[in-house]
Amino acid sequence: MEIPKQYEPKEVEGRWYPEWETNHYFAPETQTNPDAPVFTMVIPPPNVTGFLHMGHALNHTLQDVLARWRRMKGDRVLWLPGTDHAGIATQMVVTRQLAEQGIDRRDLGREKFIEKVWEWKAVSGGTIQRQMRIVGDSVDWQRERFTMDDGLSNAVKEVFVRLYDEGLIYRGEYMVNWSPGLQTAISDLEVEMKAVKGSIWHIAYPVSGNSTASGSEHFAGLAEAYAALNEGEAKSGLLKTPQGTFVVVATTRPETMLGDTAVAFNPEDERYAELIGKTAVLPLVGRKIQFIQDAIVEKEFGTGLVKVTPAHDPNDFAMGKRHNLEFVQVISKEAKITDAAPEKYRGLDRYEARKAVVKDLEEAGLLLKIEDYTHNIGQCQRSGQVVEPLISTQWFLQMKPLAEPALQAVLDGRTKIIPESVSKIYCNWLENIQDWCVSRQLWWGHLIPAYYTPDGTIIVARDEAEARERLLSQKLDPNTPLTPETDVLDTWFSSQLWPFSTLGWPEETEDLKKYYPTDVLVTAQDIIFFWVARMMMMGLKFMGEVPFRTVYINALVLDPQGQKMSKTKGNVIDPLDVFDKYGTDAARFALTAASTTGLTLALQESKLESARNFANKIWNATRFVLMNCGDILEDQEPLAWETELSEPSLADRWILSRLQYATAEVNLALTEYRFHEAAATLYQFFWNDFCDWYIELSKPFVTSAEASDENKAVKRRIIYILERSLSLLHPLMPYITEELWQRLPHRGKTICLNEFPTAAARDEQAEREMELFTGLVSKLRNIRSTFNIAPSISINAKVAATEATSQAVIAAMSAQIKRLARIETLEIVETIETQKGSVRDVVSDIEIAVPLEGLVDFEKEKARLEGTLTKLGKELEGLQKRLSNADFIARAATEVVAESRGRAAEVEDQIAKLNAMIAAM
RNA sequence: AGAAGCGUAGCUCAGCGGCAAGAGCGUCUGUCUUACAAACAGAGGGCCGUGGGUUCGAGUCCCACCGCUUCUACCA
Repeated sequence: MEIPKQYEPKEVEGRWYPEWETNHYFAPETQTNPDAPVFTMVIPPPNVTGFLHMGHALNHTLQDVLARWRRMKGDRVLWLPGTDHAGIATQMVVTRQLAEQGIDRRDLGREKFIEKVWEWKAVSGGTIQRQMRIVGDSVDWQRERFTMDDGLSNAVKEVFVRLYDEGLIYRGEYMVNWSPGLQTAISDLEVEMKAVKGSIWHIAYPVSGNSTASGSEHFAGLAEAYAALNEGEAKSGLLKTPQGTFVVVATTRPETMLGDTAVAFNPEDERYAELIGKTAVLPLVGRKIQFIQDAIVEKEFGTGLVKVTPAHDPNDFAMGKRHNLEFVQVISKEAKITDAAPEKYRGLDRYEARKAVVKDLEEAGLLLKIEDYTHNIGQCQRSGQVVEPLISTQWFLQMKPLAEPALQAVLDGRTKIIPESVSKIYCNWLENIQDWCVSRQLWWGHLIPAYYTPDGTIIVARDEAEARERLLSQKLDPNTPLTPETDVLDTWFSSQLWPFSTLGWPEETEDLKKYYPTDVLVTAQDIIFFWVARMMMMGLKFMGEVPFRTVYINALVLDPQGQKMSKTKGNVIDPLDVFDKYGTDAARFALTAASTTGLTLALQESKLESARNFANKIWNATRFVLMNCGDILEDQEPLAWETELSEPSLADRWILSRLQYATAEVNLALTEYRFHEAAATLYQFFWNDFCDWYIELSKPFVTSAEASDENKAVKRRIIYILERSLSLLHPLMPYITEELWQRLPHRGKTICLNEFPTAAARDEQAEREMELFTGLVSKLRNIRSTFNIAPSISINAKVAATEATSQAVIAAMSAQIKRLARIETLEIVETIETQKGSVRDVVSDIEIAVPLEGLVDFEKEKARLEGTLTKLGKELEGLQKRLSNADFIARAATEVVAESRGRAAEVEDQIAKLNAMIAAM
């Protein structure tokens, strides 16, 4: 059998996924035992426009680890895949593509455009699915869903109508975040605040009656007067000059002054009390505006006087409502100045208008000061455009009544969020939740199921027929012409139903009964509010039960420098490049191993390399077995490990015990979502225990041509350990393990459905005894290395142990000690007498002497031993200090005290032996 | 401005109340020892951010401070 020395992932990876998929190994029905526990996960549906990024690679890998593990354990596993129609993102992609063909979306019309989107989806929408197959995601493709599927769209309608009927959905005119680029309202969550360097402009508004101001004259010297006024401690925005009295407001958006309808100050601000009842004249416009008092205004900020633009600022909007102000909309949905502003500004873009306004104010002598100012500006998450707060008629979902149960479910532990710290973020958000603007002025999405009568009455209904019924029940003419709503719903409105809409809700399907609630949701932290919290609310509302028992938040993948990946920084790593370069299994292993308790994960090249090396190690260990155990493999019989051919040796008992340990650790770690511990345990067990020690120890038996019972037994054991190891590794490294497992004698069709190891008791005695052996071999190797003894040179050694156990281990393992430490003659003696010219050392109770006459600088050797002695001395000092503390003896656990005593005795013994050795030199 | 998290070996991180503080990578020294040089064997490297406190005992728990990161809110 020809097996390459190096593992070539590309040779292997392409082979298995089609095999798994065509045989439906990932369908829950594969598990036919009716009593098998059910394990369900729904995939966070990626955007249909999307492609896998590093975060997905991590997210999918962890889910797949869980799915494969549970499936092998015998659970009925459903991991349900699907994609999200991603309203804005998809509409943007298709619009752009059409534009490239010279087609304007608007010319095409709504219906045709939507057709184009579906066409686009059919052709290029499958990228994610293809990539998921590369990663190895063991999802049930037969249950794949899309948020715009008929079934899911029905669920959306159903939910909308029910919420409306309950009074939780309302339509109204409010201030929303408007994206001028996308021409739609967006929710608060879709606005990203970014720090931007700007300015703050101080503008003087003449106070009526105290000046002859009409809005067009020029004032001189105001800036100097203002500067003089604010030189001292007592700052004020009330400027009294021979030309009249002025109030000075400070703003970051001077162009909005065109829509000002008041100037506000804090009711407790005595500086401005005299302004009550007066009005100001709005420069450039000439409108008389009133002074109002409102607690929202901070006395300390700026001048303590705020210009109020109720139609273009959320706070001003609130003040406008409170004080019954006029709402003058001077900025349009296109972010241009409207006809409500003086003629010269009309039609200007908001930033051009800003320049014009600033220039005109300056010319009027009313611009008193400009300061540099860095503040946060809301940007549209999708288009990147600066959001314009606008008053607009939209649909809203009232959140407080829904949020309360979702908050409770986490507080009382019905849903557990891991890591724990994230649940605080979740709770905090729900406690301060605001109503959600769910309508979008887009074409691609779920139409809001509402109709309007000619007089503007709103009828919310699942379809037109139902709308007419509802008209009738409201004693209205059922034949009234109805105009359907044209707004669609926020994408997240449908995704929030995902855990049950994908299972068939509102129909009471078998799947829904069987698989809801799901067990785990593995997701990223950036969609906790967008998605997780809302799913909690909807699951509780419509299913009466939490949508998932556990939410595991996977880390944010950073670049190797610990920086967030972003297109603008140019540090985005394509996971497929990584998978291609290091191999899928290695990349998956590295991601799992890096999934520690932290919320971020910097992807180190070195981690990937070491994972690739690990895959190679697995490959070569199997290669060794395949090359040497041909006679056993030819049988292709099920492994009969249960039938012993000979008494197991210390090494056999030890490796079995280590396997039990690793098995227990992996199962426990995965149960508790400690992915890195599962990976680390497997790495250490396979490499350090199995390869470095067990395979080495097996060589004399395995490579022997003689078909003795003992040799056969070792071969069977090594195959057994290897088979169990591959099974343990499979959830993390599916391809290489399937490939290699298929070459071993096995019982099933695929390792995917092979029985996952369960742990039996450890053999602690074997582990302790083995430690004596490995300790002794390591010491002998250390001596060789310290004195530069070439491997080709054989040396002799004497050992003497005081304990019976050690003596037995040495006797039983002497051949192996000689082989692994390259010892020619190993003399086992009762005591080692003073021997000049020998290098001496001690491990546990075993004394070692290696005669190296003439090869050794004994001054150096003395220093080496004294180094050890110093270390041991320090330890003993600590132990003695502890043991002489009466409080320690009295209060510490008895086993801790006993352990300290035992260790102290051992250290004392070793110190004595080392001292004797040094004395003898 | 609030909230959370993190500061442990050159780098990336484990360890979170008690064995002599670990791993991977990097470094140094040997070695192609019949699976693997993507390997093997050995070695060096740490006032566990700073200062207090709790405890018989503290990287490990509490408080303060310093530094970094993230989230939420936002002041015109």
